Amino acid sequence: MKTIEELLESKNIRVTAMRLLIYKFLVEKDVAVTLSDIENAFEKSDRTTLYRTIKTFEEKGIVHQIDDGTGITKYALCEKGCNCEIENDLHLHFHCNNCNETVCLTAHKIPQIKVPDGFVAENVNLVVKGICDKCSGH
Amino acid sequence: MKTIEELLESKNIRVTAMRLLIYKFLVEKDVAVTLSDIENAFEKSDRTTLYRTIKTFEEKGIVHQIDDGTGITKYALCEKGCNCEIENDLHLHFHCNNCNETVCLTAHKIPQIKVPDGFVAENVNLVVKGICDKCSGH
DNA sequence: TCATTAATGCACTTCCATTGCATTTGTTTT
DNA sequence: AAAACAAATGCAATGGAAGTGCATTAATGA
Repeated sequence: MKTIEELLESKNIRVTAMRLLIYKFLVEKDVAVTLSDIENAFEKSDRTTLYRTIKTFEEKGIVHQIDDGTGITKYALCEKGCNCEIENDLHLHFHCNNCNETVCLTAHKIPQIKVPDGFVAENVNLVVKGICDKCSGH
Repeated sequence: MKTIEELLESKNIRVTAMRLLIYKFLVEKDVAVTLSDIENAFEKSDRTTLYRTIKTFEEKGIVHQIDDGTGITKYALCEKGCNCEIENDLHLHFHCNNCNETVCLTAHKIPQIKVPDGFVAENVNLVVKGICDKCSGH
């Protein structure tokens, strides 16, 4: 079990207090978060720092960006099965219309999508909307 | 073959000069367009009018909104097969990373997506990114 | 320790979506 | 046809989020 410090270092990310806090925050939340979510979690934080920290995490492949259709970019930690930095990010995301939270359904891979002749698919973004397990009550 | 006037009236949309122009513009473009695209097409237009016209079209079910991940909302005419006002909008969208255009692949229905127990799927948004037929050269 | 490089914080800009309100246009009623 | 009403339009302004420039601070390496 790696410490967070070791994890960051293994990805060539300098360890700073802010980065540790942000990483821990992402671990604790099991849902995708917006920049504002992080901002509100730390009163003393500066939006720019958060923004750039998340971008760094993204570039280094420990966070991926999610466009769930709400118009606000969300972010979530990449999990073991997530290879979004290497190939396409092939898991799907679920957005709850009730609690407004978005989760990664890492275990659910996106089926092969056929596109017409002449089209070359490089990447797929799939968001399912509906009611999540917590809100549906079972 | 209905005239545009008849079409609008059949959907309970008042016919105005601006609305006819916007509708014709959408027909001519075979790709999804942004508000700014429409704005630039008509020098004398006001952004608000376009915005509200598109919203009206959307409510009445002749236009649907597309979130292709570029961060800018796009719109396209609903076609015969498009039942987005009644049920889910089940066709997929293709965004070209080269020419930056987004098209509706109306003929390509989204396969059934399984979600974990407890989750209730109501709607699916699927955007494939890559190179479109025009840009791939065949 | 000093020099270098990266991270942070503040201020600011830009872009798009959206709303309020006054005006104009179109429709309906008498 | 005129008056009354409702909807469409245009202008101005707001709000939210993304992104950038620059000076300052902190961390690393020689």
